[in-house]
Amino acid sequence: MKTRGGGKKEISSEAAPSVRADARRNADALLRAALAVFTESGVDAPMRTIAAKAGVGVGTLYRRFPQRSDLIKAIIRRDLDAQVQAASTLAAKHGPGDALALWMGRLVDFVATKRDLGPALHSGDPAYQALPDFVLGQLTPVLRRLLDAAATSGVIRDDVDADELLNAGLRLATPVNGGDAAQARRMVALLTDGLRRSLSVPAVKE
Amino acid sequence: MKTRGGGKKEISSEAAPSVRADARRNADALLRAALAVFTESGVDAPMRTIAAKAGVGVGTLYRRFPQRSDLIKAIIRRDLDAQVQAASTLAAKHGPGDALALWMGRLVDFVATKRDLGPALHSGDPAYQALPDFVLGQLTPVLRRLLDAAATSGVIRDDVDADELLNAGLRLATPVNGGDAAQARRMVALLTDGLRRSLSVPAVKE
DNA sequence: CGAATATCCGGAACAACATTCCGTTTGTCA
DNA sequence: TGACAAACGGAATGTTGTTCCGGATATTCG
Repeated sequence: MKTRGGGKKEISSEAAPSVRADARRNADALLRAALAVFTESGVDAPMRTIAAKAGVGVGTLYRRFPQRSDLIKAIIRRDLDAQVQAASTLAAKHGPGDALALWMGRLVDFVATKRDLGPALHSGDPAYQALPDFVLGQLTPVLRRLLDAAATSGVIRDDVDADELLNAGLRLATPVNGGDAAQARRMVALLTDGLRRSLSVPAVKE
Repeated sequence: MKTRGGGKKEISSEAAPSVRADARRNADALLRAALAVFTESGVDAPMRTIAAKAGVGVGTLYRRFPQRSDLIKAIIRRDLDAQVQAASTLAAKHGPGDALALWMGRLVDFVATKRDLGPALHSGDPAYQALPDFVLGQLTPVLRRLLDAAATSGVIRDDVDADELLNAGLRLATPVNGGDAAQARRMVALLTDGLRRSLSVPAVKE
């Protein structure tokens, strides 16, 4: 990272065309505060608290991040990018089947690590509406490629949709109350196992 | 159902030792109103709205159902019981493997049918804290029996925990925004497929 | 360097809810 | 019917989301 000033490291990496210095400074402070507050008190923490911790008025907070989800989006951007990148890396180092399985397993690290990210993704709460669109929009194409490759090579069944699998994976990757990531990992692995070309789905009618 | 009075059908089936008549009447009205409001506006609907629809003051609502989750618990009790009963029925009519698969599939009908039940179960919101405990408490033992039977008979792997599987199933059973129950069904089936005694988990390290 | 001005800031103000509390009303029982 | 416990209702209080605008301040330009 090559930033001009020497002080604390910034969170928002992007350069700015013509933003006032204080504005940028405040945006960074807000992101830092939000991360801290979210981690300690969950993503539903009061906006006032975040603004206060950043030493800023709520007006400033709302101007920069009109929706709570904008704050979350900014915070997870890095990790989301990493998850996207991982697809290429894994595809290069492993066979199609393993690459897919490993990428799915990695979802746990992406979701389970950030407190409340999982619940927020699936809450249906309008305040977080933009989150699923954002995350799924980034990850679906990537997963689709892995999935197609694996299906084409014949190691997994070919009747599974990328959207659906991603949704399922993200749900399972969300740790239970108590934060047991290991359990989440096992469940995602179980799901992935179901992908491997099997005999057939038990077609029994109730 | 054998209730004394003839009027509208009651929701709370239980008999009462010595509750004032108006109290019971109000409790029923509240449950009916809550069901209607939840269905139309989601489980986050204002308490005032429910009280109003029941023709009752908020005080009465809070006295009878101190927590929002108490209202939900009362509403889903019937369906939860049905899900519990289904275990015995299925176990009697099908082999261990199919009984398990079918019961898991039935979770979708239990969860996906009641608007917002799924999200509420996994939200982590303290207001719903009691819900997971209640639902899991009822269903876990039942699933454990099905799971043990299937594992013993050798049709599925034996290293899966009932708690974990139930959690996973409930998550997948929750329909995506748009209420596609069919998709939920497919994902649960996929998970169930992963249970069938397979070659082995892909033990590749990243 | 010293205005001029486009930006940005702060926090009071308003609105929507959850939840509590207590004076009043109403069943129930003798 | 009268007395009393049980239940009711809704005003009152506290919390949080969100908006709005007078005031502060970087930046730019002469």
